[in-house]
Amino acid sequence: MTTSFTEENYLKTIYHLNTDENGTVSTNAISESLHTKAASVTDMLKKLADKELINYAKYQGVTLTEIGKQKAITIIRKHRLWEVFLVDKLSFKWDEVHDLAEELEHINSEILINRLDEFLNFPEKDPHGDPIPDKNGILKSQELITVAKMNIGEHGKISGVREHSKDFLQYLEKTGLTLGCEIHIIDKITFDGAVVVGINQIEQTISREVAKNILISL
Amino acid sequence: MTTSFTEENYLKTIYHLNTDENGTVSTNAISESLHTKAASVTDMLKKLADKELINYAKYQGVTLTEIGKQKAITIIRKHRLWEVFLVDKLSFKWDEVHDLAEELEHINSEILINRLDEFLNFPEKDPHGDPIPDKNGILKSQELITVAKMNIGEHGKISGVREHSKDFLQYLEKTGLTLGCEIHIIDKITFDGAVVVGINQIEQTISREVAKNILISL
DNA sequence: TATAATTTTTAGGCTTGTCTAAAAATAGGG
DNA sequence: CCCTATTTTTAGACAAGCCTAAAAATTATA
Ligand SMILES: [Mn+2]
Ligand SMILES: [Mn+2]
Ligand SMILES: [Mn+2]
Ligand SMILES: [Mn+2]
Repeated sequence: MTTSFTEENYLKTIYHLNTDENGTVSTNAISESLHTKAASVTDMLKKLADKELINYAKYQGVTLTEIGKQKAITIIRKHRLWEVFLVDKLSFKWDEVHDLAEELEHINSEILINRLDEFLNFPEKDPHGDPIPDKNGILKSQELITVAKMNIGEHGKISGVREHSKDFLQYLEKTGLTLGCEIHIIDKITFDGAVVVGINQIEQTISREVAKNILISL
Repeated sequence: MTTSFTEENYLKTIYHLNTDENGTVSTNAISESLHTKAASVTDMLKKLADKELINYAKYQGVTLTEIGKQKAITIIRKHRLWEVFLVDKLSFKWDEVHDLAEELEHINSEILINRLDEFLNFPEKDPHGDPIPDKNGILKSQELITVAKMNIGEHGKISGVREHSKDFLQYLEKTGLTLGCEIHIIDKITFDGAVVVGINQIEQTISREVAKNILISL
């Protein structure tokens, strides 16, 4: 069965909301995420349930079926591979690729995406540190924690971000908090949750909001 | 003003029909080409006329306005560059790329397409020998004639095709009538229009239908 | 546990792009 | 120049996705 552009965006959104919050996904959460109204979401949920891509019971929230999950993972695979292409081959910056990948992810061809994967040398992570599912839909995710959760004195490597907005990525770029950098916690301000970090021999203070959106591997 | 996926396909079709047949384009020609019904075409023509992308007078056929023409050329540029990418970088065959390019051509980003152009080293032709418009929409087309129009004894180089179907391209591939080959006319059968050609020291007979769809530069 | 607030669904409508059937315009042959 | 065949347009419908307003269900609160 074919899925439309729009249906694919719903599946992907449900997948992300589900793994982030882990449980069933609410109508409102989807509508916020996709910038549509709750009533529109209900309409679509009925359609996706008919196609057996989600498990849906009125008022109870939704989860993806196995098929729906695989579809979502395929879209994510395409999204992330296109991002790698744009950055590695066309020299886009990591903050410039999201919207383009958002369109490219709907190009429908298994051969194309597998060839692209090969052309890019089977990358394991996208430009934001997110893992790329392989052609069988298998996704090996690494245990990462946020800077906000680290303790004074701990060391780690910046390995991902929880927020993909241009604003945020550009801020990280400007302050040198880029993927792969070694970071250590110098101090944590109890008053406002700000964190003083050491990076490239420089001391820097980042807000709690920022600290919550940088992911670290220890 | 933005144009939808569908509107773009109409513009491109009108452009091709117009330059092929040179004059105004009829409702039926468009409907055949796009596999839609004439009534649907009329609806769309009204919309495109409102947007000033075509000149349309009831029952009189249509032509593109300058803006419409530029839009069409941009889509063709994208189509052909993506085809080059698929063949040169992802090792697709020339008969496998058309449908994918048909989707990719609607990805909407000037920067992306200019970066792609650069990445591909500013190719002048696509895998089917068709010229690629430059970033200013300028298209240098070469004078080409069909094999059917050549005379006995004439020589030339295969430089393009007038038919892009998988079937036709695979036939050419199989019989060695590929882009760049030198060809000469050995005989022409008056009965059915078949042409006996010499190619790579081999003598071969091709039907009139095939001869009409191979383009030659003298 | 009753009431209030919030979330979700239903009802009814709109736009885009498609269709079929029927009407209108144009083009061709005698 | 008229009648017929063909082309094109109009009329009316439908599916997909979206919306607003109102109703129903759920959850929170006193
Ligand atoms: Mn998307
Ligand atoms: Mn990413
Ligand atoms: Mn297309
Ligand atoms: Mn081509």
